[in-house]
Amino acid sequence: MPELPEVEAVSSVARRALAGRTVVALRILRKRICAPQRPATVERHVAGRRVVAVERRGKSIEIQLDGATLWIHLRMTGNLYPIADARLRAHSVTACFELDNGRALVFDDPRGLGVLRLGPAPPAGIDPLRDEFTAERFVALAGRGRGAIKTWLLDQRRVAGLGNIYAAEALFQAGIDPRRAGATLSKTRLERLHRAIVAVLGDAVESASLAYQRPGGLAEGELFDPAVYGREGLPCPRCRRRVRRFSQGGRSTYFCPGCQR
DNA sequence: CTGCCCCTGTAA
DNA sequence: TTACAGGGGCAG
Repeated sequence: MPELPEVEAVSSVARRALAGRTVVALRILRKRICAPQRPATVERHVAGRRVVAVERRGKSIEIQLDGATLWIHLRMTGNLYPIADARLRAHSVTACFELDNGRALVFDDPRGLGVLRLGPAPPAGIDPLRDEFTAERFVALAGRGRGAIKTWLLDQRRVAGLGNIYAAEALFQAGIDPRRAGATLSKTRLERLHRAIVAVLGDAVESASLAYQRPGGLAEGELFDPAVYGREGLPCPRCRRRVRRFSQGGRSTYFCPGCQR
């Protein structure tokens, strides 16, 4: 489910639930999520500690405690939300933070691909929601890319936060063929892509934060109407040509062959 | 670069 | 039954 906008919203939810709280106990209900660290070790380091801060770093969420730090990655299907009673957690909950106010924050993850580990969140690239994401820096970085721009955008080490949906939407909005290498794109077109990334993510952050404030969180596919993502064979909203799909780096890329060159 | 893996759910 | 899923790490 989550790309940067959703992680930002989930991070806010976790921050509100954890602010000023002490974690009485952490229960890791699926061992793999902290591998290669041992569940008992992680639980012991967290238990009894006061929450100092919750921050998003790229697509990771870092929870700083008084004397320990842990980070969470939601991967495909992870979610964090508070519940009134730890005993009433859903079957798909992989970890549960029991709090000193009697409530709990759960890490719910049906596919179980998500991660929870001790230590600071791994280093991520420039955050496209922050001021540091300037057109100049983006042009300098992307202009060096030799591989396909879509794959390049998904690599979190340079620009951190774009995933499969918003990368496709930003490239559509900028009118750029996802197979092009960054190094072959003009400064003007890379600046256009920079603007598209900021616009696409900015819009999504707003709707994601609204959606996650409601009980039940986000409903599937309600965020926005993609122009190309998931629309193989359907007409492009701009030129009416059929949206095409192909595989890039093991995932689906959607694009309009008319608008994206 | 591609392909496979992690795991479960859902839809065709 | 197969294909696919908004992520990412790894091997070849």
